[in-house]
Amino acid sequence: MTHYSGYDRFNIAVDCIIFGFDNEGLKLLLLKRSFEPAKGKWSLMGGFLKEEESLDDAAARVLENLTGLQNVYMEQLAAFGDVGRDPGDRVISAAYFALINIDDSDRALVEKHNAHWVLFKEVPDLIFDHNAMVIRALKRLRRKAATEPIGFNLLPEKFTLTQLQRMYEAVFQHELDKRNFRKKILQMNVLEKLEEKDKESSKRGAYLYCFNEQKYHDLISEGSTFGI
Amino acid sequence: MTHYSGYDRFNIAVDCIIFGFDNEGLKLLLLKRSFEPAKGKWSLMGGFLKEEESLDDAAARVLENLTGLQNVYMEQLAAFGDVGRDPGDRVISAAYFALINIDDSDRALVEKHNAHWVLFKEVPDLIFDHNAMVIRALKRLRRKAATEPIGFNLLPEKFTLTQLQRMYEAVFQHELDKRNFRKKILQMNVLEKLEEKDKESSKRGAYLYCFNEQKYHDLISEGSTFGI
DNA sequence: AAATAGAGTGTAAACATAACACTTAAATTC
DNA sequence: GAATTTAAGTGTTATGTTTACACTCTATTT
Repeated sequence: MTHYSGYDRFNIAVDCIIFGFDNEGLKLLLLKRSFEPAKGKWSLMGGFLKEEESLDDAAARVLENLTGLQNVYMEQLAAFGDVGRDPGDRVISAAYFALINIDDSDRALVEKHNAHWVLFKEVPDLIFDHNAMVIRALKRLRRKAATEPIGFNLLPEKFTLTQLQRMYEAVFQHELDKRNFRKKILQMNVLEKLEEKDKESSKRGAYLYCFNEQKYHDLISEGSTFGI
Repeated sequence: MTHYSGYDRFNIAVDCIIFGFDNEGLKLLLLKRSFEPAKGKWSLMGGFLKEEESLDDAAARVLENLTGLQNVYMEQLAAFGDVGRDPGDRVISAAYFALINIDDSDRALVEKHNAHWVLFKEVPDLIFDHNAMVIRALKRLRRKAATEPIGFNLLPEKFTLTQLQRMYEAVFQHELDKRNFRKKILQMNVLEKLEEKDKESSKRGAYLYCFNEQKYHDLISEGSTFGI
């Protein structure tokens, strides 16, 4: 028994803008739609909300279905509710964006869904209002990555300062000065310098670092803020 | 005929966080709920989405019902979708915030809805997750007001620099330096200084200004940004 | 032993932000 | 009509932040 009988009811979808990063740059996980309408067209991963789950839960479920990953950094972007946005039927979509480390995702599962990592700069025409969602997600990512330590979610647990810098350069789409970048990130004192070195990308080897949640909280509680 | 039969369908609400400003400070337009559940409790103004309207249209309709105002600055905050958020039934709510000039609102209409302007600092316990919406709305307002010229929507067309400063102080909840504030806002060259003076608040009188959209666009196109 | 390739490091100039106090104009009061 | 009141209006200096910039180091490969 409901208190709100007599009002229109709607299908609700969640769509996921899934960001990844590797040497080539910032990428999105997109798929070719396997059902009508718009079968065969490029699309974001999506799914319909179920009665017993929250929007956040639905987004996490949809993301896990595609990538096999749990406990991923996700954030709701906005709800998209234009009348004609989905020609299949009236659907309100809550768009979420996720930041993942590409290497963590389940390759087999991704392939099974006919999904592909596409360089952000090369994102094709997507169905419905998905391109608009993607553009807004990037804006949000840029703003948040500049003021909160969320970019680390795009990297492996351990990373070099050069990798970290490349990640931010890919997100902001402009180059950063190496010395200024290192000064800034190290002065905030949120990174832990490890004994280990990464030998992949240079002969000399570069020290590995990891983000330290505790140090970040200390920074905040002394009244400072994170900022790149 | 739908392509998406078999999926759960939901009631969708829009809830409006309506900001206003006057000499006393930043205020919210809240109402005492006139229907079950939670009848008599403080609440945001809300309404249910209709089949033939977009989310944005629904929010504008709900706001107009309460205030009589059209073409108001409104922005979607987020969709709130926790399972138990509304004990009346499962409802997904898209929260919108609006910035209006209190004096423009239709007093009779506001009273008819049993709505009241409440100082932000004195906002009572609200139903459901409405307090959470309000807190997020203020955060968003603060961030956006600091980087985009949206604060003017809280003021009358013509305003003095002191009024403008008071408005920003109310939004940010901290005092600003008069000389620095004036230097900054005038240097951006987005205000038009009028011949008229306001004689209400001082014996000497203070020049009135208005925000000039064209000047703002010029500022942006020369690569600068708005910022307080 | 020489060459290579990326890692790692400091300073100075330019710019932006923050702190600060008195004079002016008009109305009101005595 | 002189004195008082009230908010409006106005610049400069110190401090902090951001930007620009080039060479040495280390380990591997040739």
